[in-house]
Amino acid sequence: MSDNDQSLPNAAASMSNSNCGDALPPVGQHTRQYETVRNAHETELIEDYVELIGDLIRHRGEARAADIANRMGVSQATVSKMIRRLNELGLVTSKPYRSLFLTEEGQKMAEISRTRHDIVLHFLRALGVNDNTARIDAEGMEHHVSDETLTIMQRFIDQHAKR
Amino acid sequence: MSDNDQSLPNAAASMSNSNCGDALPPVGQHTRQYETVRNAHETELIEDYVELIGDLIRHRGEARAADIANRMGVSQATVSKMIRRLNELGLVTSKPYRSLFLTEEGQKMAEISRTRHDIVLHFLRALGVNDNTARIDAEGMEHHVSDETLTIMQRFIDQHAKR
DNA sequence: AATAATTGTTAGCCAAGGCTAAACTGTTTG
DNA sequence: CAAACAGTTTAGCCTTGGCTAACAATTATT
Ligand SMILES: [Mn+2]
Ligand SMILES: [Mn+2]
Ligand SMILES: [Mn+2]
Ligand SMILES: [Mn+2]
Repeated sequence: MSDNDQSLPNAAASMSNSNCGDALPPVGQHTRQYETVRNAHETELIEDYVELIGDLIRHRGEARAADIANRMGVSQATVSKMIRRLNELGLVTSKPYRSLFLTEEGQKMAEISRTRHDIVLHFLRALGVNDNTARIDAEGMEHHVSDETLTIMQRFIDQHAKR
Repeated sequence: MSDNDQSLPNAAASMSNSNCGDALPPVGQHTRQYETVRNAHETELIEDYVELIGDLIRHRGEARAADIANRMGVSQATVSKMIRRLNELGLVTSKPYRSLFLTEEGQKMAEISRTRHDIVLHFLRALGVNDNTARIDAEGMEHHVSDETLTIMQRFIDQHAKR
């Protein structure tokens, strides 16, 4: 079933420069790449919400829907709907018209996310990326960085902190 | 309108360690972070499709829907629908039941995406990340890396290539 | 050439994550 | 204390990106 690997006659050409690229990875590996990204996308937004809620509580004493909407650049209706979802997922508790609290599990996720986010951000800065750009890039990259890479980033930060 | 910055009475606590984190960025900047990520997510999948189609043509001589579905780990129906969209966007041309071709614009996008993907991949490897992990991380990270960061990554690669 | 297998398309379903408009609640203030 | 205002929720709409099942076209086998 379509492990179709016989290169066609017109597969040649393209010897112009050394630009043959990296050759396609084996199908199974390739599929796992895309799958991993799809999985990350399912949890991304949730992580950002939970992380933001944690940050608001930490820095401002409470997390209100309006502040979340404001920070995320999204309508309050969108936030309200999302909060219901976070509730169903057991990540936050909320009474109607009151501010939010993270559950145990929510706090755990918030901390993990924040730690990861910080490592990516500090890594980019250590690399020499401008702070504003680093913040923007980190916001997206954080969800696609494996533990292995994270460890290496941390090491890099440490090595560039001394002097 | 909710530039609400008066810290509440209970905002104190949390002097346990030096763990106060990085202080929230100004609202405008924070909003731009999330917006940038949302925008990236709109084009991500399209870029991956176009890039893959380009790679298939380059390495195998043609891009068939079945191969795309196979590589992406997704149903043929999903691919078929996506191809219609790519068509409407003017990125590919296709006759029913035949293999795909990239338009001028599609080729341009494919090349940009591939270049970016390669830089991120090579950067991760240069950093010391295991090849398999690097491939997985790169597949997601590539869509969230600014030109500025990309340039710095390229410099890093070059510096670590010589010896 | 007829049949079988593979490949591609279509229809219809679903969840996520946006939006606006309208209703409702809570708080501030005249 | 009654309005007015600010914050929250709900209802209903839309697009994206998955899926399965049924059907259609092409290609391969006998
Ligand atoms: Mn984050
Ligand atoms: Mn993020
Ligand atoms: Mn890619
Ligand atoms: Mn990708």
